[in-house]
Amino acid sequence: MSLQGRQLKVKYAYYQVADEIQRQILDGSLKPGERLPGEVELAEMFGVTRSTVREGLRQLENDGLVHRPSPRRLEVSLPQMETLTTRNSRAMAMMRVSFRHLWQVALATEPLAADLAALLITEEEKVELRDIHAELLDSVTDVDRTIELDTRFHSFIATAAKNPALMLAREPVALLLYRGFAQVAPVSEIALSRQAEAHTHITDAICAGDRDLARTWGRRHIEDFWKAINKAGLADAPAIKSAEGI
Amino acid sequence: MSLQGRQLKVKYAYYQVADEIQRQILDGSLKPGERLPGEVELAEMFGVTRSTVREGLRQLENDGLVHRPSPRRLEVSLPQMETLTTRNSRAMAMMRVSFRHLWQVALATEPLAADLAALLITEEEKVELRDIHAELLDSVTDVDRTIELDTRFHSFIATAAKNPALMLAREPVALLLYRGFAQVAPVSEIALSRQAEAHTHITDAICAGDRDLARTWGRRHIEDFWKAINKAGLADAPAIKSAEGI
DNA sequence: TCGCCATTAATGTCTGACAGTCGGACACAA
DNA sequence: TTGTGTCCGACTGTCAGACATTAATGGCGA
Repeated sequence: MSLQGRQLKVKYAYYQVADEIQRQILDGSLKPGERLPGEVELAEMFGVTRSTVREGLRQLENDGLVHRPSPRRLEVSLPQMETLTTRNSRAMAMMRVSFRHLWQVALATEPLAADLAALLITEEEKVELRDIHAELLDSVTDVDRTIELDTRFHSFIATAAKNPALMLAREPVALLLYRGFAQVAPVSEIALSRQAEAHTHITDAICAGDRDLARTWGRRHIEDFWKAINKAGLADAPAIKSAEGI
Repeated sequence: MSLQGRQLKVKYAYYQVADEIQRQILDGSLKPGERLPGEVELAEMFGVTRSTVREGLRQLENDGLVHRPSPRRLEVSLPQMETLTTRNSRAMAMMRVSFRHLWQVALATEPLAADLAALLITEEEKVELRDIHAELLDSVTDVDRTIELDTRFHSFIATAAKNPALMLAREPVALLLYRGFAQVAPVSEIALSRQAEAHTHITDAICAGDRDLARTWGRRHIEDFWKAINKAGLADAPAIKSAEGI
């Protein structure tokens, strides 16, 4: 009995097409920005129908490996952070991730982001960070706006940290966590003022280039958030009930 | 100049089909495991052709929102961790993420995973963890096997931490980082023994439920890895040259 | 009741077609 | 030179219809 029964995966034609093109993109034969042939030509090249090619292309488009600036142009592209973030957030929402889960991760990533931002932020970014912070202070009346700006504030700090891996890891978590503020805010009025205070400290520390302080306040800020969540009794509640709107 | 030039998004039929089904999944009307009608029926429902439906379904399949156990069954499903991880890793590889980037994130996530694992690991998992560790100790001769097991070791710890958000955040990073061991190992012979030692400590700490110790060794382990990377002069090298094989 | 088999139905793929519109080119006017 | 009007060709998005293969299902026999 020497016959190896390797499970062979049945590969559909459209899948093979996608796979082959993807291979050439990933190994560098096709570079981002490069233009791809039309569907008819691709169909001829692979010896399949246009319908089949289309189904394959859909997958690549969906993966963000190719992209159509206009229906008439098909080019290789780098996956966009936003696309990835959205998908990941959505997946977490469907998995019924709890505030506890999100918080645990945020407690690891957010101080790191603040730390690195303090190290690497540019002068232009300092200005923009202060702008966002100022706008945030003005938005106390509107919860939705506060959430949007809060998310943006932290996201911007992560951008300033200039680490794509960190971005990818934290964005989906942050998106869901800060959104939870809507459920927390009504329960704890002090949350708002404490949050504003923390934001100020974080902003100052980052702009001053004080990594330790930035990290410390980043941590404190997230810890505060946890207290509010706990007070609201939401620790083990799914961060999002239905995943709609992501 | 008061004319508002809002960029209007043209929505193609296949996109609308995908969007509509996705909406129903995300808002909970369609639950994971539920079976969907066939393509013909869907085409009738939406008033489009089967080809159009197919292109839409491809997107949902790709997102992991629907899934075909066999070509004949189409059902709603939860996105699989592995699918998400692969996509994210691939994206990072294409972004030319450096070892420094990966390491910074890992330094935040891996100790956390060890910490939580120490808190939440089950008896069965303890056995499996020890198994993996033992197997890892035996694999010193084969670098590829070592990498595979090392990745699995850390991944398993994250599993034991029972936090999907953490999994999603760390897996893609870990996949690329530990793979880099192949480039590091030849340069630093002591790396192997130190690594084995750290693994032992981590395993023991987790099984003993000592969170602090688990975290400490988790951290030390990653810091060691950094030293090796640095020694090899790879700190700012892209973790993967071409993204092939992901 | 349980297991096997044939029928049915749905998928994967193909052929062919058509309208809309985008890209590019060219000429002309400001 | 720069922008506008016009035209042609090319390619996409969508449609209609068709066929072979194969998996699900129900009926049959044990």
